Amino acid sequence: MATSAFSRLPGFRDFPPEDLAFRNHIFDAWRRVALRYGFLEYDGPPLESLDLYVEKSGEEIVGQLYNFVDKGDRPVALRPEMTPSLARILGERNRAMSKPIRWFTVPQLFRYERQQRGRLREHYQWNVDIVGEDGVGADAEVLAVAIDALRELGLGAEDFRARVSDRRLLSALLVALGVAEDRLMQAFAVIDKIERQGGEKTRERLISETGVDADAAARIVELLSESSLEGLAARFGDRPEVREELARLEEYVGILRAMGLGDFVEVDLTIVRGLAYYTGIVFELFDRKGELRAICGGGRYDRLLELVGGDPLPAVGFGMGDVVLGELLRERGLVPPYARTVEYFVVVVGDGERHAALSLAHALREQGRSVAYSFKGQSVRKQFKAAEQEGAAQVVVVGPDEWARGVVMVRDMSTGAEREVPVGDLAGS
RNA sequence: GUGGGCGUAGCUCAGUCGGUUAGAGCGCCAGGUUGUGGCCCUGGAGGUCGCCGGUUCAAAUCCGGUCGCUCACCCCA
Repeated sequence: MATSAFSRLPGFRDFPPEDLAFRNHIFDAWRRVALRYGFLEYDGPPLESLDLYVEKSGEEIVGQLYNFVDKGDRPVALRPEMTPSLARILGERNRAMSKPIRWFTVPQLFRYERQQRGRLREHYQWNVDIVGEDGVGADAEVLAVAIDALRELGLGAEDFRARVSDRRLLSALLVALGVAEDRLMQAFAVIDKIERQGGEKTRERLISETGVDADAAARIVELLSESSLEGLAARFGDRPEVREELARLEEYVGILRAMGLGDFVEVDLTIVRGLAYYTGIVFELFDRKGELRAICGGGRYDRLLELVGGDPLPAVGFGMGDVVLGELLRERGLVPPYARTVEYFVVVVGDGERHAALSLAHALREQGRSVAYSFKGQSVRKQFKAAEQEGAAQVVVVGPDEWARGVVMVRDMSTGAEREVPVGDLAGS
């Protein structure tokens, strides 16, 4: 509406009760699934030292941070992601912890960027990580957690899919096709863009940015559409370094199939996940229609803890935001109906029964029941309307005649059935 | 940061070849004579037509700017 001096900041959200209920619906599913897999919940501060992010991503990241200098002259930033904090926390205490460490968290993250669909300046992101385990079983476990969370929220294989790849496999394939070792990062950057830029542009960029010839560039682009591990094995089976990487991804997919999650998983070599810290298997979850941004992304990052000054520990994890996921759930009609409810609404017939009614209401609350009533004397009709508004399951009518006989009238609002109940039965005395 | 689209009640919108006190539905409030809700009926509150400026006798309507929202790009979570 009208722009007031006190309007909400762009990219930030309010959560009135109905919206908060939906958010909690998502959070609850996340927590249930994480706990089901034996993960422990943790948290950290929303404000961190700016260096924590510059260290990992370079100076250019500062332009996208909510950062400032605090009153103690410390450069600080609202956390844009959780993984650096996790690395810091574990760096301080992992030696005393048994491995593997399985932790999850639901932090609110901030990023100073222009907002658009699925992307605000603030969001909540479920982070799930396994630290201290380099086996592919941990990679598979983490993806299974992500898939099961979406299933928990009512989404199925017809709604979303996980696209998986492995940077080590892609590296081996690219080297086999003529990309120099020191140009692999550039090649990743180009391949990461193939979906938006198309094969033609990708070929051109591979030639100009990674130094391969036109023939090799064409073969690389063609290779990227190969989605079957068997196909890759048939083509590169004679190369031991490729076979080794292929075997790991096969085991990974095999584990997920054994869990019954095979329908959700597709190998896709174009998934490389930005440029940051991933070192092995990477994955992203997308809606099947391809209308939305990635719902979730993650993978193995074996060097990160070392990078922020901790012990070298292998790690794998993912982040899943509430914004894109919320959009998908809304589109699929998977928003649970919202309705306010109280168990009892106490109707006071006349002022003479007001104190009696209050004592009864409070006795019910002492028993843990939710109870509401009108704060001022109103007609019974009016009070019933209020009870309706509150979503009361039962209305307790405290009237002079009944109260004199030690009973109250209880009406079941869904059936309309009424019965007299001794006050002692309700008050629990 | 760049470009396109859009800004009328709390919500969804109508109203613009410029012309009297800007409308509807839903929601909200009050009432339908303090012993009964959903339906219904009556009444009411609520809008500087995003904001600023310009053109005009006259602007929600035309023009410019600005802010906000939104989509795409960039980049990424």
